[in-house]
Amino acid sequence: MLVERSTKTKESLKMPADTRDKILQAAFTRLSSQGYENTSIKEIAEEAGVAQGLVHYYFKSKQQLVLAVLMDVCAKLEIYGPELGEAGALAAFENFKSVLRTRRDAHNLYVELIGVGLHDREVGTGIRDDIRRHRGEVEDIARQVLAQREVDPGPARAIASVVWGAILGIIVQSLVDEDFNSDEAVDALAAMALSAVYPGTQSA
Amino acid sequence: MLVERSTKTKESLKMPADTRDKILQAAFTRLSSQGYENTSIKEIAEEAGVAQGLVHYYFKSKQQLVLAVLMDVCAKLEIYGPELGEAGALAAFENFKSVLRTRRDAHNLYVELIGVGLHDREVGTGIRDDIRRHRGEVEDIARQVLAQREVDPGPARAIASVVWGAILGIIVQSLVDEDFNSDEAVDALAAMALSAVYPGTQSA
DNA sequence: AGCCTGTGATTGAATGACCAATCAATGTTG
DNA sequence: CAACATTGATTGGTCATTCAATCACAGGCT
Repeated sequence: MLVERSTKTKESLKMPADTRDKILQAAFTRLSSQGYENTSIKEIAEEAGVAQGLVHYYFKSKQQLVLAVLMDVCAKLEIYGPELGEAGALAAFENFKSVLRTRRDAHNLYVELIGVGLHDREVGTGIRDDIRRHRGEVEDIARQVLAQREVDPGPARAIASVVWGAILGIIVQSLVDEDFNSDEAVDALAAMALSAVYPGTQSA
Repeated sequence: MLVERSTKTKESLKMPADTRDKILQAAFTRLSSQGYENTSIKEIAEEAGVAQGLVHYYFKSKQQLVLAVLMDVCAKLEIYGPELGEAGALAAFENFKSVLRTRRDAHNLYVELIGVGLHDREVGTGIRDDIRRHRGEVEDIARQVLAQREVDPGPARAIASVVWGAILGIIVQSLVDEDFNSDEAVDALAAMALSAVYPGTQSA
């Protein structure tokens, strides 16, 4: 059933995957510019150029559609490069600075969905898992840096919580405030993350 | 007109200020537990025990009501104590740890409204100004600490962006993820904020 | 004191609009 | 001719906002 489609690559046959993608793309466009509650299934269908009912044919509910959009977007939002350790961290911070400018739409959607997820269990668990994944990626980098310095890797998780949190906070500020200087903030975050002295296994 | 009311403390007479407060309180209760879009004016009126029309008598629109709730809540959310400098910073971080536990409802509302504000100009400017104010308070503390150490106060603004951002990020993580260890995160943030070496300064 | 009256407070029904989800019908294709 | 893809009208509901009508009271007037 599902596998057939990947075996055939002819363009003459119906390609529901294309339709699904069209809907996903249209949903992202509308959702990121208008917000979750201001975007109706009807609008998304219009943007995609399909009938309203077709959206519910591919996605059982609005929440499911939105989660699919989120997954789709996040898959394309990799900010971590190949370098390891401190160099990798610095590269990631540099990359983040440019992503802040180029992916406002995705960040808009992300931040809004966090708000939606607070009161919608379906969206909420999706967001939670996504946050955990991102924080985990930051934690990996933190662990590398600590290992490189041959110090206790214990605080890696806490550091990741703070760094990922600060990243989100900087995203929010740059979305909300036109005058926010995000480069300056990211540089300060990099300095704080890489030069701080953390309490070892014995807490302060 | 307005002064008369404060001169008389009899309970027999009409006290519109009380009614307004009742509506504000009811709105906070519902909004923080159900979210902006899942809360209708009708529900808020019921929670407050007044007629639906009365809500629009005191607040011209749902957005205005929500902003009034936000202002009301923020006015009661002071986490900065009287101490100055590094001691003040540490006290604020400690206080933040307990506020994280006790004011989940207010934080729920705050985070949701950030999302709403992204696509609603009226709410958006309210949120932006609020964020600026809070970041400004953090900046004041940062400036005190830098002054106390007799180093360049230049990075104070950038530090405040990061610290306030991290605070928001930690709030979000603690709201979204049951298993999030917020104390650990706040301690790490305090360590990063107070022990980091910033560009343009020599270490302490 | 007792009546009068205007103004602000309060009510609840009515308005006009919108929406997610369903479904029976139609199109398409292997 | 089945099975999948697509349509768009329908359903059953919700919502913010408006409005005409009622209520409570304060302060002037007799």
